[in-house]
Amino acid sequence: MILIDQRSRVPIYEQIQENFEMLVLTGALKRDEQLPGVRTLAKELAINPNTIAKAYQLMEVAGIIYSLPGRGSFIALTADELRQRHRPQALQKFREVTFHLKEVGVAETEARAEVSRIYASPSEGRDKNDSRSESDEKI
Amino acid sequence: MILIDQRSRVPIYEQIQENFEMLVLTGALKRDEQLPGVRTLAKELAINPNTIAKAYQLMEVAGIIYSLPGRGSFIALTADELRQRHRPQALQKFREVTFHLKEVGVAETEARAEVSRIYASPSEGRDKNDSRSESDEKI
Amino acid sequence: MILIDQRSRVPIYEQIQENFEMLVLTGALKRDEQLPGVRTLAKELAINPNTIAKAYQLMEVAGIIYSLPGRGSFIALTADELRQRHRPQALQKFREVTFHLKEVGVAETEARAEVSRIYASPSEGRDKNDSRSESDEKI
Amino acid sequence: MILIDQRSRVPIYEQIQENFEMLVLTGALKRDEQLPGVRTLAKELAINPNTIAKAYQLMEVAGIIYSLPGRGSFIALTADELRQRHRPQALQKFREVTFHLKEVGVAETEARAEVSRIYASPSEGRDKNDSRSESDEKI
DNA sequence: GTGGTCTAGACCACA
DNA sequence: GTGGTCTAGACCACC
Repeated sequence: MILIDQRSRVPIYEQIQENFEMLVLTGALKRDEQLPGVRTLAKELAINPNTIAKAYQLMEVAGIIYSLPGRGSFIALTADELRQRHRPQALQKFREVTFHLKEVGVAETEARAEVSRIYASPSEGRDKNDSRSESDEKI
Repeated sequence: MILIDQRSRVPIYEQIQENFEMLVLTGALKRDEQLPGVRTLAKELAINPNTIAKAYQLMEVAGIIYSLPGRGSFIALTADELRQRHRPQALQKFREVTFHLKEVGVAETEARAEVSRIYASPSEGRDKNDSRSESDEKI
Repeated sequence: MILIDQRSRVPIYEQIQENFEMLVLTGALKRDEQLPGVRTLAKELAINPNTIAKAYQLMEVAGIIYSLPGRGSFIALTADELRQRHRPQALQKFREVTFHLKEVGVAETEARAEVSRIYASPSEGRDKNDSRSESDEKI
Repeated sequence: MILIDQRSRVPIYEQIQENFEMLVLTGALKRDEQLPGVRTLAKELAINPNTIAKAYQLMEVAGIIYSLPGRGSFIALTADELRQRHRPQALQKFREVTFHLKEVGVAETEARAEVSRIYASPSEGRDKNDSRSESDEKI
């Protein structure tokens, strides 16, 4: 269910958060559903329990989950709420990247074509966390 | 000329590289033009010369500048060449971010509107290095 | 294990890289095996940790190792992959040097005799499972 | 007559020496022939006279030229003498590179074929001083 | 514990 | 003057 790229440069605890967020966004996890325990998940992913704990803690302060001591951790919000929350940052990032696209000489028509193509395609596929792409690009 | 955000998460030497890339893209620096010396720039930015040197070496292996010990450092390519080089990565990044936008529930019309807005605005060197924005990912 | 010539003109961090490449070529280090920590090796070689770190970073951008902050550094490729990668440059260098040999008046028979002599001598620590050596696949 | 690659990593004064050695080896300059004056050559190559002077000084201590104060600098040896002098180092280098070739998995037959090919081709062409070949090879 | 970054100050070769 | 290398010591994020 949860995929961690050990070789990725993004911290494992962030990858875990992203994974759970994705599970919520895709409807695989709903509000008040329980997450696996820290030790369980740590064993399953062969990852240091401290790292899992840090991820859970991070998600809790981010308001994505809530923890009931002695009971476990649970999803704190619905897919829609999560979407609402991500929108401003997603838009901001989109603006930056679009600006860079322009800067780099990509025509507006080409940019719009890309947008159309992506919105037309079926929502599927996890990608990102591109560990060690030879060309260490930025933005 | 060059702006560094000491508090940013992105290393100073990468910020320096981004700054010089921007100067090339905007035409402020042309091929074979000389960069300020390591010590000069270090003093100007109030940054340790070692860090500047690291940035220069980084840019050299990236093929953006070439350094002649005893002579100085010089731009290695034209704005167009730099654009060509950045395009694939910029497009890839754009696709990822657009995908995320869709995922987060932003309508295609809204996305296209953003694109139009950005392409309509006058091209001027805006800087980034968004210190602590939630989306930390770079490569 | 690792030998550094402090008085050599070639930088220490390159010597370290050469040493590790040799260890991979001879089969002493295999893919995904862990390298000594920066501080450990620094103490062992009586060299500043910064220099070791620089060597490791160099090897990482060269694709020879990968580093996971907080976990350690690991060999990124097999002996065969490293051989494949070195072949073109080794051949190019060989051509240059042979050309110079001719230029300097060494007879072809003498050159061929040297080749025979070197290929006849024991190669020292070749590993087994190196399968087909002439393959032209992958990097 | 003399070609300097300003972008090369090998010092200019060494390039100058190599150039003059080549001129001797090819017979373009004979023993006791005069070299251009420091200032003349400096102007011709658009290079700092100090650098030319350093090159001449280097060649003098190497016994390749001799200087008569107030008269100029002159070739000190014949092509054959120069060849004799270069042979040991050329052979040594050849051995190293051949060893590396073997190490990297190139078959002996292939090495011999390269030797034959180079000895068969007409002696021509200056190469080397491979300024900024992306792959900064060693050995 | 690990690697990544930065500072401070030094020495070298090259032009 | 330039860039290249190294040392010493520090702080950080990550596991």
